[in-house]
Amino acid sequence: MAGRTRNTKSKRATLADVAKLAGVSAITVSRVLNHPDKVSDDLGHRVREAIDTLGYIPNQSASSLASARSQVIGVAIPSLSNIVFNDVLRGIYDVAGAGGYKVLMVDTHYSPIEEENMIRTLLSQSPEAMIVTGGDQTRACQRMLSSAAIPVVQMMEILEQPLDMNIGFSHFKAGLEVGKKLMACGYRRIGFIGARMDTRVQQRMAGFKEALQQRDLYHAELFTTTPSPSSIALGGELLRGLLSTSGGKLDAVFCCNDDLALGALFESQRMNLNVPKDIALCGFNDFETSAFVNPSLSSVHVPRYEMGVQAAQMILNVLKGVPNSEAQVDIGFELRMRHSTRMPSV
Amino acid sequence: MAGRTRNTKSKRATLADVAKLAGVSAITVSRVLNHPDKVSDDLGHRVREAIDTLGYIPNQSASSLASARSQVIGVAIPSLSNIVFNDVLRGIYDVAGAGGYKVLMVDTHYSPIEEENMIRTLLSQSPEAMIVTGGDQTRACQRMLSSAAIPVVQMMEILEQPLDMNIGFSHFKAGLEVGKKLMACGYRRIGFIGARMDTRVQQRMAGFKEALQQRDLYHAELFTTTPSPSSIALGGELLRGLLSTSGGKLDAVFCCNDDLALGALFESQRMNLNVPKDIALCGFNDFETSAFVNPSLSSVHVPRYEMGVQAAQMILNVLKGVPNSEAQVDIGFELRMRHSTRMPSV
DNA sequence: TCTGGTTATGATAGCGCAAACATTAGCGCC
DNA sequence: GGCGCTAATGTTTGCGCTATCATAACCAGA
Repeated sequence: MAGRTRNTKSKRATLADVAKLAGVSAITVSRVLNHPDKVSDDLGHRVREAIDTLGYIPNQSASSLASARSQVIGVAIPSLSNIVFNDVLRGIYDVAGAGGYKVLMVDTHYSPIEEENMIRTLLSQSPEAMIVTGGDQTRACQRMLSSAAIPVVQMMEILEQPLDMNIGFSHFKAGLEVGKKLMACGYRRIGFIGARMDTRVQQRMAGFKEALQQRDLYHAELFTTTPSPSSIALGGELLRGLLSTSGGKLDAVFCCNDDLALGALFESQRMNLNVPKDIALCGFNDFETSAFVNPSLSSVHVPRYEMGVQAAQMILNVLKGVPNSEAQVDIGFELRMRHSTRMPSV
Repeated sequence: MAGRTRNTKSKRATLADVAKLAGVSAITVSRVLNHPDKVSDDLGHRVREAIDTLGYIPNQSASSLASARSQVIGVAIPSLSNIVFNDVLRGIYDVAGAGGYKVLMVDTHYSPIEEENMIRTLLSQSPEAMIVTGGDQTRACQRMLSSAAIPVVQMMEILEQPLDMNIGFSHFKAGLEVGKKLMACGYRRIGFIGARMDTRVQQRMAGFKEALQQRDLYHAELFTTTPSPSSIALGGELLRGLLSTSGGKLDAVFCCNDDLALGALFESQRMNLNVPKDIALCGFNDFETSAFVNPSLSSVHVPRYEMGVQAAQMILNVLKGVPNSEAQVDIGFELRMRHSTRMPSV
């Protein structure tokens, strides 16, 4: 079969076929599928039998066209490699699926240009709602989303001017809190390593820098960033780089995510540096690994699955006509200090 | 906007609207979009301007209905939480996207019943091809897939009787090799911990057991399994359980995946057991973490991204009319022995 | 018996697009 | 100068379904 060049169209059964076999009109078959309560048990039975016999599967394109409802929710995320979005997606799929919606997901590869194209593609499927990541869409993209006149949720971060609905948390505040906490732990030569440097990472860094500056502990030479995508390997490299340029005078490092942090942790171990005595590490996102690795990794916990669930829930509410109490939801975050940092000296 | 109950349909622009504005017929607009080479530059320009002015986005439902081509590839995976499928998906998305296809993905939650329902849903979107996981679809599901008369790839494992095309590797052989290797390293009291126990994990275990039996080293009491989903936490628990029931007489453990293996590794460390001296560990899937953790984790490397890429490529080939040389591809695996096991005593 | 309502079913039209089949203009060529 | 060709554009039709309106059957109440 693999050598076959094109599928031989054996003419999928249609509503009309089912109707003929059951001896009813097409619309009755449609009703059996979409409004079963409006059909008598007798006919309903006959129709369902005919459906089984023919192996009838409705043509959703025709249905969408005729009813102007696609049962599709479009989702745009910046990356499929980043586990963070996996959890969010899972929440969206669980809720959307349970609500009878399909999810059409696209990966924008962190590029607003690509995002614009992919969202155009998504919109051509006439989704009934859209969930997109962050707020740095191109102007054209925002215009498309607005004129689509469907509910839109921007997720992952709190935005000043959401297009419509918004769920997330403040990455700036999170960075700020990490900074304050590390200083409270008594660290003074505090560094930062960041990768990818998308808007959310930039905000984390900005908040962190702000905290250090407030107590005059910001040292530009201790901040390293790269546009490369994050990985465990990269975390090790960046830490090594930072250690060498800072002349070893470094007592704590905030890593912009747990990939980098774990990489830094493993690299520290290979360099025989004791974490947290020689160097303290704090990550972001709180992967499952972070809680179990030795020493366990301090990190910022974010309710990702829950965020996906709520984003989808907000959408479903609007689609069902139930108003949401809030158009913007701050889902918060939680600093989880573990053994890769010492206890605050309070 | 969030309080709004339903979207006010501001009537999306249609082909006809664009045509009227550009002063051409509808089919010309259609051609500008789908066969630009068949339209004069002059008209092409005018039409594209009209499209921009109106912010026209084609209605894919109408297009699918009229052309009998949906540009959709359906994908069914058993779990979104399992990182393994993330990589495969990424490969599929990258290739399908580049080929101009959308991917409609569903999560079957490891349930053939749910899989059947979700595949029915997928088929109602008239996908031009399907990629599904493994071979344990229900009979009804297999019938649906066959009568859809579209290319189908079953992935993740090598099947005896594929529905159509197939890409994967032999989990049995992989388990067998792990068993042989551990014995070659000199281990004699060898255990197994497994979770979820889907068909692929069962095959890994069967192969592993086979290897041990061949040299009379299989001890049923050293094999622990649970239907619970894998996690790092669970890996620790299962190891603990195995150690207590085996009375500590255990020198190596094959974990059915790297989640469990990392959990077992971290738990060993917390119990002050030296890996690999007190206990050797081997995982499966080879996550990035496994190569960097200390001690680094022996594991079975599987080209997941590549598998997704090739699955999608096989599909695209058929859709383009290019025959695939093989309907079944064994993409193989590779044992990567690291420091969580000692070197073979050769 | 008739009225007015409800319930169950059917007939018709049209959603937006592209396939298939015209039509027209323009060209080279003998 | 007419033939046959190609390239560029248009007309018609129908994909499979559901919204809408019509119809038919039935029943309660006066």
